[in-house]
Amino acid sequence: MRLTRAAEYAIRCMLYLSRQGQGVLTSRQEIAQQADIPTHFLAKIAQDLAKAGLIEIRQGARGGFILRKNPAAITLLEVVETMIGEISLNDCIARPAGCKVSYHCAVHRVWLDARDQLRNTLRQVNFEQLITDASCFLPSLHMPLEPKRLETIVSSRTDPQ
Amino acid sequence: MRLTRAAEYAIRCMLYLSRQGQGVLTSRQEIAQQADIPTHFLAKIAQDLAKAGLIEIRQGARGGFILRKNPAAITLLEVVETMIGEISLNDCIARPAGCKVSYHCAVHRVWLDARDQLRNTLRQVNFEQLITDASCFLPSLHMPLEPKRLETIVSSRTDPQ
DNA sequence: AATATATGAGACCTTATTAATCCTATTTAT
DNA sequence: ATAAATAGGATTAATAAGGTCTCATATATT
Repeated sequence: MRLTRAAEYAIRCMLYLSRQGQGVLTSRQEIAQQADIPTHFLAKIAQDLAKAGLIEIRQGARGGFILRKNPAAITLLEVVETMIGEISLNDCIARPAGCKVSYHCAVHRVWLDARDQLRNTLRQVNFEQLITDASCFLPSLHMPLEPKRLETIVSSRTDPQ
Repeated sequence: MRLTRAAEYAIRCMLYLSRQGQGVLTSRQEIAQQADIPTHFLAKIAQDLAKAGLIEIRQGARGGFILRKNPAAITLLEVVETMIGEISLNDCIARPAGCKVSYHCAVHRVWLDARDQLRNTLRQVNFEQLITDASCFLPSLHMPLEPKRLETIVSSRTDPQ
């Protein structure tokens, strides 16, 4: 798996829309500017997000994007996989046909497990949690926030290291 | 992070050498053939493995590669990161300088945690465990599971190629 | 010492993917 | 009707991956 720039932008876009709130219309220009995303690139990304049902796109004058779901109902995994497809850590998992021995390979199993673990982690994070303390925008641009700790967000998981 | 082909080949190579056993010399040709790795590509990969102290390379006639550590002491993480560098799931983590807001970004924290989790998972797997039941070679190609002794290898090297 | 064999190291090429941009069409508020 | 905004596909640019080639170097064998 590789988090592409498109995926990073998508996350930023969804974060911004989540801040605005479900159902609020925001112009592409504003999002692009505030979240530091190339405008044209954002247009393409938005199409994927719209296909996935995450946002609605309004054309025409006073057009823009609208968050269609409650931020709490949108997981990080959902947004990521909308952009890059189902996560898999290696080709052997993504295209088992290309691997002659995947069926009875111990390494294969490890990658499968690791992938599941990663997907579960990302699935446990939703955008309501993220906007509570996320500031993936320039400090000068984003609105004031209480500096809450993320530990509350990920506390259900075992702390690594 | 992206598991490149070079990393997959490196794992196969290390698996093969682990089967042979620590200290056993095996020719590059044999490994390449048995583990289905382009010979020249394997040469390049081996250099990285050697730099990391995982194998020793013998040049000259009857040259080849030798496993320098006990398979039980070699983790999957070690081999993977030798090939692709320290694992990180997105650029924001790998090159924080490029991300203007990484310090106080909740998403950033999630990626950090996910990365640590993944690295820990891969760190818990060693090559002794893997060879116990791994068969990442073609069933028809790979040899019996008992590791060869050095004498056996040297004396049976009369066959051409 | 000479020769054959095997790998070292890095340059080089080819292809694939990513990232971004451009242009024309379409939609919608006023 | 007009202006404002996005749609959607084509195109380009940059980067990285995967693999190959060549010459240099090391070593066993005779």
